[in-house]
Amino acid sequence: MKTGRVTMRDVAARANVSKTAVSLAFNDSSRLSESTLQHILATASEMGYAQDPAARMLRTRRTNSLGLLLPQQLDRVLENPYYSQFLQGVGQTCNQEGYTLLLAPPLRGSMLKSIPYAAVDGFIVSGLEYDRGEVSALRQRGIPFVLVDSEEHEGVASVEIDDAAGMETLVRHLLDLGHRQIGIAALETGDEGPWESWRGPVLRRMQGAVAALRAGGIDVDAPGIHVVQVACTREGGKSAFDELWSAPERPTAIVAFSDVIALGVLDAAKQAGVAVPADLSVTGFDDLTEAQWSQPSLTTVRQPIASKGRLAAEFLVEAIAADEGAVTRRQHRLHTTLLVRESAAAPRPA
Amino acid sequence: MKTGRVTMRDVAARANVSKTAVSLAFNDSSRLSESTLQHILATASEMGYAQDPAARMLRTRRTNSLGLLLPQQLDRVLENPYYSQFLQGVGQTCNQEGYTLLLAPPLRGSMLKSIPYAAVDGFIVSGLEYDRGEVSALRQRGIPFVLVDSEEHEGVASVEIDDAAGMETLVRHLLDLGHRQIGIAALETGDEGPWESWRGPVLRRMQGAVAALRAGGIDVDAPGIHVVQVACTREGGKSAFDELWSAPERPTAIVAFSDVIALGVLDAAKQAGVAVPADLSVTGFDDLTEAQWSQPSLTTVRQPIASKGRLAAEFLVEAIAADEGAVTRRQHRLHTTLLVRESAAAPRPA
DNA sequence: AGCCTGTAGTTTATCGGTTCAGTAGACGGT
DNA sequence: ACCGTCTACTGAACCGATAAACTACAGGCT
Repeated sequence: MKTGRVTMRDVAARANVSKTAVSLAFNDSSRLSESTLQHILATASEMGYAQDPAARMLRTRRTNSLGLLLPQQLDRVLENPYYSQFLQGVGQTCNQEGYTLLLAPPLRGSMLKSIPYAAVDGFIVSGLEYDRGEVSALRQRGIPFVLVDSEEHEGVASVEIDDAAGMETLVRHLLDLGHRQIGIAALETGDEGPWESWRGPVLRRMQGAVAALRAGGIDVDAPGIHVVQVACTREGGKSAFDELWSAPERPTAIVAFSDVIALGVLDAAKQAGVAVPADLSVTGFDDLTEAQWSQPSLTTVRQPIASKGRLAAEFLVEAIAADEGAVTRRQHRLHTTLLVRESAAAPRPA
Repeated sequence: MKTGRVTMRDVAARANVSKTAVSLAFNDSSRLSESTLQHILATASEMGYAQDPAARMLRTRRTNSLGLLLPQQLDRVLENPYYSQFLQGVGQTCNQEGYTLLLAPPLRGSMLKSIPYAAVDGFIVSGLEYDRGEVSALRQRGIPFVLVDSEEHEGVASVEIDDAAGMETLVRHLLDLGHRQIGIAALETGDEGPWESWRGPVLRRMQGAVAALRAGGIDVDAPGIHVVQVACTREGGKSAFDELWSAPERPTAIVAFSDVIALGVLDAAKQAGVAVPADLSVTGFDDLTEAQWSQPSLTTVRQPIASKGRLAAEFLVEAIAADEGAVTRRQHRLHTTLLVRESAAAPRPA
């Protein structure tokens, strides 16, 4: 009596039916008579039979799970509330459509390596520019994918938000309040060049800010405007504050490109004894749950994070269904809203 | 020219080598001469070849991913900050060990159905009693698994926390403050019977509370003590408050079995114009990040959620490695700590 | 009787890799 | 010349299921 795992063959032999019959019993029981069905099921459970997902996947070419390709290690990603909300949205679609969700972080430091190893029907790709090698790896694998927070690209499904308009509205709001010395804490791009060479959401947000400034008669290169790039963490916010606050021309407002950064700026300001918004206005972007609980509550731009996740997953499911069929590469850009709270006010008169 | 996907066979044929050579090129390149290796790799990428994960899994019997078996729909789970932290812990181990993470929520309402479909090397099972059908389904599938927040069971790997001791310390603290009228907001168990018939963490927490009360000379059935069961959501907390506050003998303290519930109680109390902690003390359990930001900040029992996740994943990885070998079913119980903050104080003198 | 239809299965051919047991040829030593 | 060893590769068997096409038989209709 070999002790190996029980396969369909074993069950079939024991129940005196064909392998196919056993398969039918588990997948399309209507094609079997009630009596054989029961007999097969009984024998199977008696023998401790369990289907092998890998074998099924190989044959059916479906895995019933969506992959989420992440740019960072799993624990880093999950400590960011942004992803927490994004995942909720993706999760909604997943359970609506009956998919499981595979979180695929970089494998041994490389996202490229994790792509061929993931058993999924399609990928949601978060925050990767179109011309990154990963995207062509996905192409090569011939698997559907949806780009989130990337750049619109002909023939590629994508979901993004109206970064430029959101940031423009926000900066206009600050100008209206009377701010003229503004520090900008942008997200790291890994690009040391001028902001015009940035990509994706960061570029779009910067464009929005620049447009608002211009409309207010201010140039980005004006002495009152300083731009720094920091990591999207609270520590990043802290270092943004340190750098901007120690500049010869202190800003009266700091525009952070994400709430997490803004919260870090808030921490640092409090620690430095700088009163917000009396001495310094601070704004964020995203509207994380934390933004309304902070002291002071954060003036920020709300983006519908969960909807973004839900929509991206929906597009992906569509693409999977349409695979090889008529492909409708859908693209969508979601709207943002300015939320005026406590952290930004008129600057102290000079 | 058939348009189907490119397989190893195709690459092998085109490069004039055997399928095995192609396989070697991708898996154990040291066994090929540099020139053939390059030749194969070049042909492969030229033809747009991509490995098929399902086929590899079938043959190697490894998927390189861990499954997290969840008791609720994905979006519900992810909106609970508890899981967010738990996932972080699991994530740490995952990227340390090079696993991806598959989130497996109930499929069409049934966890049982999602088990045979998930391509994973092992499962982490959150909050399921040992005698649930799901556990035997896991047994049947012959796949390693680790139970979290369940019950210790001979021969089964598990990770839990010291629920009883944590709750006992907390309730003693309330008694020391002078409380004698205490409302208890326990977690739903789906069991309408007396608390002695509850299971797992909820039972253990209740046992801890009862032990503390007894030690203080109070019986659970005493007129001042009321127990209700509510869902682990803010709404659950609200309804707990409503029920307990409308009782003939109003409590001076409400002990919630989770921070989420406690935060809901806080909301409801504020809405009802009840001052915390002046008119009512409220305590939680977990020490979510939110607990220290709430107004007033929450007196609660801290449990190391992320560590729990990390440890569970580590146990699972060990079990996978040991599979078929010498199996060490590891069990661990983590410690809890009482955190005294603002939400619990001495009751107003009668 | 002859034909059609439907039910309840069976047979055979893959799906796309990996593994194991070889083997051909080069090379060194004696 | 002979043997052993190494390197670089090959061929066939398998992993465990599903899909498509086909068969056997019963029953109804003409």
